[in-house]
Amino acid sequence: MAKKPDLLPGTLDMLILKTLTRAPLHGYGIALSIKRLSDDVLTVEEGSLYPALQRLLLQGWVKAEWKMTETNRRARFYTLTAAGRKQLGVELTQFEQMIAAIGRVLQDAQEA
Amino acid sequence: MAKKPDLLPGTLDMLILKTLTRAPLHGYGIALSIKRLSDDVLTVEEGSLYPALQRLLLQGWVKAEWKMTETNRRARFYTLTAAGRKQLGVELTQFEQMIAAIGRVLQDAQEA
DNA sequence: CTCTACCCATAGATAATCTATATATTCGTT
DNA sequence: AACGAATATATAGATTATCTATGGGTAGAG
Repeated sequence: MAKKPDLLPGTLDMLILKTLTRAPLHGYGIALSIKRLSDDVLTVEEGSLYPALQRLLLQGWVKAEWKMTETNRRARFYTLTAAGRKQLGVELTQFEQMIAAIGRVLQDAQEA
Repeated sequence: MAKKPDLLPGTLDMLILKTLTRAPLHGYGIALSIKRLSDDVLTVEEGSLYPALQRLLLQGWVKAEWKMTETNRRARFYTLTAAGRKQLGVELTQFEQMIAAIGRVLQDAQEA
């Protein structure tokens, strides 16, 4: 009984960076956004989310700032940096390349 | 400097199972097949391949048999079992669902 | 005044992959 | 005969990403 994972390992950083191209957002909001846009297929657990955001901060791909939300709560808003935007491009390219490659393997294996 | 991975984590079992739908094959041959069909984008390292095959054996998704190759070398040939074929279906479905979900996130984040 | 939704964060476990190493055989070339 | 390249299997150990579980705290609704 294979338990299905909440996401495809290796794609979380890309999803976060991409989400931040819309607008600066706090962690909780990022998780909600990904969940909703994916129709509940992708769930970003808190234990994956916050370490990921730390990684992105350390790499300089996002920067953070404490602010108040519309609902009057304190939250840490993350903004994409120039380096982050560049990194997103790299990750998108690699991802698409991999998906295409996997597609070729899955297709060709059917024929023959 | 993000080093690009050799594969998308979580997809190796699926790729192996799918490769075996063509014909029984030995480990080395499976790795070569995936590498070639993917135009060298996907590389299955030995340290990933053999543990993966052990997993698949333990789960009963493949069975193994020692034989001689066309080039007169002893090798362990793996064959897909009925359970393995079923499992492949599950993994393909989940994978496609995830890819579609990721696609929705990547698309919607552009708009707005 | 209690419950739910909102919000952050970390420690520890689990799992998958990679790096490095070891062994062995066949075949072609020197 | 010696050597190297390609073929073939396998494991130990490190690394990394994710999940589970836990802890803290605030705002607003009922």
